[in-house]
Amino acid sequence: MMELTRKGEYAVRGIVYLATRPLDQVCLLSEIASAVDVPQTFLAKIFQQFSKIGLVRSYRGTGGGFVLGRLPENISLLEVVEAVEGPITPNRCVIGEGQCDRVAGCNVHPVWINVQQQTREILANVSLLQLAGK
Amino acid sequence: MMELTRKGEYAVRGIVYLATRPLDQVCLLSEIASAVDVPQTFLAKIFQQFSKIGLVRSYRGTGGGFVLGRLPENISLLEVVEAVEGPITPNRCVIGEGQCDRVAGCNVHPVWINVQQQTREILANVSLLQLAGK
DNA sequence: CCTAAAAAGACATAAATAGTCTTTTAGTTA
DNA sequence: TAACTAAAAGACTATTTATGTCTTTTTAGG
Repeated sequence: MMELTRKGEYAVRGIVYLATRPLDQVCLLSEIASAVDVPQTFLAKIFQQFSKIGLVRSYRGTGGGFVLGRLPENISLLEVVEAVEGPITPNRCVIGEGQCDRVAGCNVHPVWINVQQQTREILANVSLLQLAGK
Repeated sequence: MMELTRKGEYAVRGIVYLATRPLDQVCLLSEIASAVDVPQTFLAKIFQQFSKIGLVRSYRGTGGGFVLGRLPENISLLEVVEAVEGPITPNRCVIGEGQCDRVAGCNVHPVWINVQQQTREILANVSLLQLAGK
């Protein structure tokens, strides 16, 4: 339970690596993939997701590659994780009413809300800058 | 991510229901299953796991069924969840060294440890008594 | 010995995970 | 402009996990 998938793990590794590189320098996917030991084709999918929401910026063709979309101090671990894993929802019924038919008298519900909030807060307070150790 | 499986959901619902019942009274699995709307055969597996670690006590044959293994105030949500979902490990490498070859210079690691501890603490501080609303 | 009820284990199906492969699009350079 | 480079996009596959079901066995009571 509560386990990050490989996809999430790869995502973090990949973008943290990118954050360790010079920010003005376009970085090849192949370089990232081999540096963090992730299948390149798989990492490609992950970076496409990053790109769509602006976490990274991509350039095609010769001299192409990836750079961070924002300064590493302005990208949180929460954003990275949720970008590929979806929202952090410890229990289905946290998503919203209607999913959980027992919301009314459900004493478990607020506990999961609590877990969700604590977790999000922890992840939101960690930036790529910190993770990159710079 | 961080989502409880159906098994975990059913487990909580089932044992919370049991906690709402008179403690000295043996409760049929069929009653629990229909009360919390879970397939009986599936719930059977879950309660077998509970039984093995003493969360519930089972009686076979006529007049058989289940009772809580301890007082509801002494059973935490954490125990219930971990009984069926396994230990709460947000990231594989939290499990132990050797799993994560990047432990040495890994700045992500302590963050997951933090998430794990916070989550466990929250769940550990909720008892079946509270959840049963008694 | 017949019935009740949980235990145990084999089996089945569906969904999610973890990829791969191929083709297309965009940009660079000779 | 042709050739090359690199990401984007989408189809496809394999493996694992989740979510059960079914059958047989064990234990207990009447």
